[in-house]
Amino acid sequence: MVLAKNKSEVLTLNSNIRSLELESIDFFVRLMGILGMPRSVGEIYGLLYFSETPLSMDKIASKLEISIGSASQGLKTLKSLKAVHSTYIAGDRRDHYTAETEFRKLFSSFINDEIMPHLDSAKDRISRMEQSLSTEKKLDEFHLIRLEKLKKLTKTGSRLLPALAGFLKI
Amino acid sequence: MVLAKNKSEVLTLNSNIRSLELESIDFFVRLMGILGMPRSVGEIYGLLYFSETPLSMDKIASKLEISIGSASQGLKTLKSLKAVHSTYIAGDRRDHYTAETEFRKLFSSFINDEIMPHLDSAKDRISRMEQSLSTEKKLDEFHLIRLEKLKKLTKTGSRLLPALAGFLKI
DNA sequence: TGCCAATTTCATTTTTTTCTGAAATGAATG
DNA sequence: CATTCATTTCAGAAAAAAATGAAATTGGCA
Repeated sequence: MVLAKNKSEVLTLNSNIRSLELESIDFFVRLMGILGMPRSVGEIYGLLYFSETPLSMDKIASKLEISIGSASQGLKTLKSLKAVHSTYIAGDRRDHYTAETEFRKLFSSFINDEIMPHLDSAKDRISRMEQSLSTEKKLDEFHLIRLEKLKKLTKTGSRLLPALAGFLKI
Repeated sequence: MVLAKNKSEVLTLNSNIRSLELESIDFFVRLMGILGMPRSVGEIYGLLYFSETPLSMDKIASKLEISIGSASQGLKTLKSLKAVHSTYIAGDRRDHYTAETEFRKLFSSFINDEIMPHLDSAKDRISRMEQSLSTEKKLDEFHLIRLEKLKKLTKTGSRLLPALAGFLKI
């Protein structure tokens, strides 16, 4: 059986999502939502988080009733964040996925992949502001102070965030 | 003059957004974007950040070429985050706005308004998971450990984030 | 109090994001 | 090396989020 073909099979598959899984999915959909991740990403992670056995992509898709396209995209995102790992299962061609449960790791790669690039480009933008400030002859205290604050903000961010990830014990 | 009525006036207004303002707007649109705020919110804050004089809502809307509806909504959001203050200007009925530039304050109210409510509801969700776990008789080590990790995650979050806001010197 | 400018609200439109489904690609097996 | 199953990709559909614009509301002032 690859995909459910009739109603009773669908029901069987759906009934595999029990209240614990539902709460877990809800939990991670919201958490990922805060971090700007699409619903499907939270759903997949939430499902895997309480799964004792690794799950194949098509099982994930059918349990969550999402398309395999979504499942593929969602897993791609989760892989890039190192939030899931694929496991080898003997005698099965398919990849099987488990959730990475060390949140410190997830947090760390989220910061590196999603936040740091923004902070880097913010620094370029600040350089251009300094440029504008000198060419537009607005070198008054007001503008200089505001610009200094921005520099301090980005510097604090790019120092604190990676440090935080190392410091966490979760 | 309330709103620009003809082409030359529009051009005059637009030319008030100079390269420094443009970079500032760009900067804050992206920063706010990371925090899940709509474009207009970042635009308004970015404009006010480098404005020496407080600006009225209609001036903000015309400079940014956004509707007054957007400006009103954006300012409402920024007010709720204490990211802008309204200033009284003698002989002018309109409210005039300035940017709060102590990022520690903004960060603090962002955590309190946008993150903490999620962490609170996460705790309820974890309670329900414990409920499910006992009624579904899945009280095995695997599920108990995962649940403990979630508890630790939310506890760490709800302790660390507010502490962080107090600790920051920006 | 009544007027009018300023602001808010909200139904509708526009834009952006996410999901779907099918075709293309890849990869293991006989 | 051909077949078949698994996965990725991507154009279009659907859903969600944000912006608009006009009507409703507010609040200061004569």
